Amino acid sequence: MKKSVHPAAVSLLAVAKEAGVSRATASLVLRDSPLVAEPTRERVRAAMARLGYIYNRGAANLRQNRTGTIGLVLSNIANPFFSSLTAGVDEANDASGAICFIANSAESPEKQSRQIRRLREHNVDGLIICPAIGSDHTLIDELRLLALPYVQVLREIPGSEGDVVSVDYGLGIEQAVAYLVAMNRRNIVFVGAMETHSAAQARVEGFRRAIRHFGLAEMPLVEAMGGNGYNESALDALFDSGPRPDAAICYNDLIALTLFHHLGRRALKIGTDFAVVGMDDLPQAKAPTLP
Amino acid sequence: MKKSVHPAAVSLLAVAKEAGVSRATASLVLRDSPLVAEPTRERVRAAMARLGYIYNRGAANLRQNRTGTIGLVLSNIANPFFSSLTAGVDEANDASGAICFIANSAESPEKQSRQIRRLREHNVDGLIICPAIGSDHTLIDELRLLALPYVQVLREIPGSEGDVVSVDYGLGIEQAVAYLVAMNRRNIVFVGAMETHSAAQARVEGFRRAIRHFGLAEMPLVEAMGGNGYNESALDALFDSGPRPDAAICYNDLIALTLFHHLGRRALKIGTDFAVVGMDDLPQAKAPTLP
DNA sequence: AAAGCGATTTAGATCGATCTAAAAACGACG
DNA sequence: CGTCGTTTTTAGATCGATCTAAATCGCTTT
Repeated sequence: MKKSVHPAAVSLLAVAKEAGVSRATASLVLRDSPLVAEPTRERVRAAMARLGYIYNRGAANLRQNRTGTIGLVLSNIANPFFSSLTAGVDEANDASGAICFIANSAESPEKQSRQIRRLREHNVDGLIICPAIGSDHTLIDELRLLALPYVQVLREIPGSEGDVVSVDYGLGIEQAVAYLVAMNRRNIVFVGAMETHSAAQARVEGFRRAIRHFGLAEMPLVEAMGGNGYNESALDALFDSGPRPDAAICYNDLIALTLFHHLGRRALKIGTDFAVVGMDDLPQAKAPTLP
Repeated sequence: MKKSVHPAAVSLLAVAKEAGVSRATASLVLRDSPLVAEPTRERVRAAMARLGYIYNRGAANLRQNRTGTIGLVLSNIANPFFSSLTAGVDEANDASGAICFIANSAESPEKQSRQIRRLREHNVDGLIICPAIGSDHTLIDELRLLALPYVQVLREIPGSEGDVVSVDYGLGIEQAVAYLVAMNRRNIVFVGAMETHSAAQARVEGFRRAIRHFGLAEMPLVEAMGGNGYNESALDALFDSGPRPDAAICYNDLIALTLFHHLGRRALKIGTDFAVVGMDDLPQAKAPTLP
């Protein structure tokens, strides 16, 4: 008589016995191989149902040397922009049968490296990564050393050669400037500038290009501060001296939302006194607009 | 001469050979067992470094029958509220060495069930789940059948007995009403009502309790519509007939943001003409408030 | 009846770790 | 020097699937 805490998980061997076939045949049925005869297939299927068999992917993975798992390494899970990204990845996975590990680097290259190693130990088939601010080529070296296939999203380590899925931020900003110019705005200020990663650089560069192209007033950039904020006193200074800004292009929608706050205090009516353009198209950003 | 696509991954056996010990000893070193003599431990460590050994958790998991992985099943990844939740879980995991699979049920019980089975096949140690709208006791039955330990978050299947981590939504709403009453608001309307899941019911019940308790005007609830919206014409009807509402409590912050839109159209000044209370404390919700 | 051939089925090795139970090494001691 | 008690090391089984190479079955063909 054997003691058993758990009801001794049903393995493929148990199924095979129950169906009166070998482990190998049962395995073939699992994988819908055309090699098995129809009656046999049904017998095995019935046995699986009877015993409540649960496929053990872990065991299969060990043998097959792939896992059907992907690591999703994000620089800041809390940013709602990434929520949509994650939802999209999940949808694709649901169709293909893969599944994601999620990991937050929280903009720390050290944590990022720790997470990557952990994912590697779990034998993920590959990585989708938005590199943390401050990541450099050592990230790429590490990925190569670990033999991890990867795709970068949104940001890009310079000279990394691998695949990148991103947004043409520069072009987007240029189009925004063009639109504002068409609305007769001339004194456009950029709010929330950074140079910390490729996606931020691309925006600033696009802005500078557009300003020059349209021959607009060159106003100082208002730098980003902390998570979703910007240097308010710098913006105040712009309002109180020199040519008054009449429009803003914001680094992203969160910055834009914060800017509303500021404009409210100055009693500027958004859309008429002052135009605001954000970036990301968050659903929430629609709320404060006027009809 | 053997052909090898990959450099034939270094296994523990290779490390053991390199260090001149047995597989068992090398394994003990991996797990920092006190059984190994210091010089041996160092020899093995050196061998690991020299060969670039990578721990294969998959193999270990098979033997140990646990994986150090958790399934995080969310009802709607796109809701920014869950971003914070995910970030918190990730932080705890980073400390404990665990890691999360992420899965989105997208408020579909069928997709939810599919995801749960997938997670089970990957041998997750347990589940953190926010049940999709429409989930009932069959969800609990399925989890039990699969022998999956679970914690429910934010929502709760009635009669589920398991652990739940949630928010006292009813109390929160009651406190909001009390606050509004203290600000001399009397005609408070609830915007975005639903009865589809426990967290929604709790809010509505809390609201009703508070209204009765303070003897306030009983105004019809404004129902939720679709993702983050509410029935606008119902709200319009309230404004145009009977006692005029002077405050709103919103189902959540996203509804509140949407409500600003509406109030702007009616040229109501928020905070003076009309008070708005949201729920969730999203950072973005701070943006449109006035100082 | 033996041979041949395609269709099925299977025994046994294998993936890379952990676990158990036992062996080996080492000192101390009588 | 043999015995005993630690301390350290190890051989071999094991987890549950997949893969390879070979065996077996059913029929037809000669």
